Amino acid sequence: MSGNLQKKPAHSVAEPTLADFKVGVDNVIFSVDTDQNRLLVLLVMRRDRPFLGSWSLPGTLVRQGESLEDAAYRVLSEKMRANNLYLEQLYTFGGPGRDPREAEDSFGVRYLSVSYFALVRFAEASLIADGVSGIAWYPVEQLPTLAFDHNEVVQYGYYRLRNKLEYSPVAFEVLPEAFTLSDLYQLYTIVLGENFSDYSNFRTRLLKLGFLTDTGTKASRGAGRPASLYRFDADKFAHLKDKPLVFV
Amino acid sequence: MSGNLQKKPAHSVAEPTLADFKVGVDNVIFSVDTDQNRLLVLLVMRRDRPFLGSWSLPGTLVRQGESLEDAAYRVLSEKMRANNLYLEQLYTFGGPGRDPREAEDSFGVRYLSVSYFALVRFAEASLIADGVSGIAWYPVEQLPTLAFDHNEVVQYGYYRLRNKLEYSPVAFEVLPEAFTLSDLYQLYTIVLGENFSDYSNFRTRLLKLGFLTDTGTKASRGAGRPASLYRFDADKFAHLKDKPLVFV
DNA sequence: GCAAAAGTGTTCCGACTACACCCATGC
DNA sequence: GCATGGGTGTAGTCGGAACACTTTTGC
Repeated sequence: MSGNLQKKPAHSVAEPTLADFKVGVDNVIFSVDTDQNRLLVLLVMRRDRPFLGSWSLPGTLVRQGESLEDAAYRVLSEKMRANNLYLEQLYTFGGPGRDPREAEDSFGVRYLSVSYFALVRFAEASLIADGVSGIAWYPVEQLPTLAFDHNEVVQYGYYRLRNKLEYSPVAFEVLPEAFTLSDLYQLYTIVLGENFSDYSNFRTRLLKLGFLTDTGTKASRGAGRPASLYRFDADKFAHLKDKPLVFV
Repeated sequence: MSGNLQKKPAHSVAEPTLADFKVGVDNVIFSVDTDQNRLLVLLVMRRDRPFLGSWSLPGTLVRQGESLEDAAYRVLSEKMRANNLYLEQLYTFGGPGRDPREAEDSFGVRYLSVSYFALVRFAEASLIADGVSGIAWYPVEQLPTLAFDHNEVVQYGYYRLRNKLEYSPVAFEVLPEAFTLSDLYQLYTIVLGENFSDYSNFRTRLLKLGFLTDTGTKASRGAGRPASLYRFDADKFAHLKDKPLVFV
């Protein structure tokens, strides 16, 4: 940022005018419904103009003294109670004209959106309905038309989610402490599609990596042989940091 | 995190006040000096407060009607003439207090920085010195202390550059139309380090991928057998899009 | 017993590693 | 000739893909 020209007093002439911004944060919140084998995105019904009544990503405008990440967490906590979650910055959308308010409300204020990407555990994420506006999980493959450029944002978030799953241990942030290898496999299958890997090969590969430790206890779920419960061991994973890792 | 001082006429009561932002764009511009085997970052000397006289990333504040990407390209074109270049958004830094101007210049305006990452071809990038402020390429391993949080930004950009090289065909955006496999190998070696791969294996792997076509002409550079010149064929590469690709 | 789910083992094959070696040019 | 850099070939090994098979539970 070189120029520190301000535009109010405008004592210098012919200097291009800087834009003034409001900054919004929009969250793409994913969750995996293991009962129905669906990948879900959280949407809320807008209560304000513009796009009143449209579905949109949960978002907010950044307040004074608030960091971007704080704002992202605030949106999350206003919409749900979640225990296990993963959150990271996604992308910043800032072209002029992406928000209809820029036209109407006079002073040329621009609206910029910093999007965040989150993954929460479905079973532990209880939505907070405020009775006024709608809030709902939608299957990522069947989204309605969303407000602003939010369809685009979701697509990018989806892309990022798949990458994250393949190359980093995000899955364990969203699984319970102890989980079966089938749980893990199911999570991957829902996000990446049916054909990403054979179960038995997936299993062998993951165990060979060495950061899953058998807790000794078993989980019996209806018919079939009980499965061993595993735990993610962050210490044993540490030396794999930054190394090319493929979970596929 | 706690919103405090507000000064504009707050007409609604008990509503937390939104922050007003100026938005800056800062570019991490990399280039590879093949003569000296160094990876370089472009720095400029600041001419304004704050951090007057410090080295910093080339940046600017976003003007009215200008998109973020436009601003990023504008910064580039003000600092250099470049033919082949690659540019993409890096990350958005927006915590309160990251810019000293927030304290001084009165109205609680926040300064947010959207960073962009660029790779340009060294031989074709001629810097534009305006005679007033400094501008220079610095080896990425020997950077001075930079203004703002720019050292952090460079580190993240460096990380991204390495990933991009390994998993995407960025290299070809920055090589001339026709290049030898040694040129390509050297580019990778400088960025990723000496030990990333054996030359002959690198060569075999790249050719097997099938998107490099031999132009038929040779390049003779001093002693030694002349090298074949290759061209990147985007069409033949197309079907590899999104597929896991490793150039390492 | 049988179905269902977990877990093991085996074979095939392609890809990466680490070299050794051959080729074409300048001087 | 010989140094220099470009280019080819190969043997060993590792890991993934596919799939058959065994084990432990519920009913």
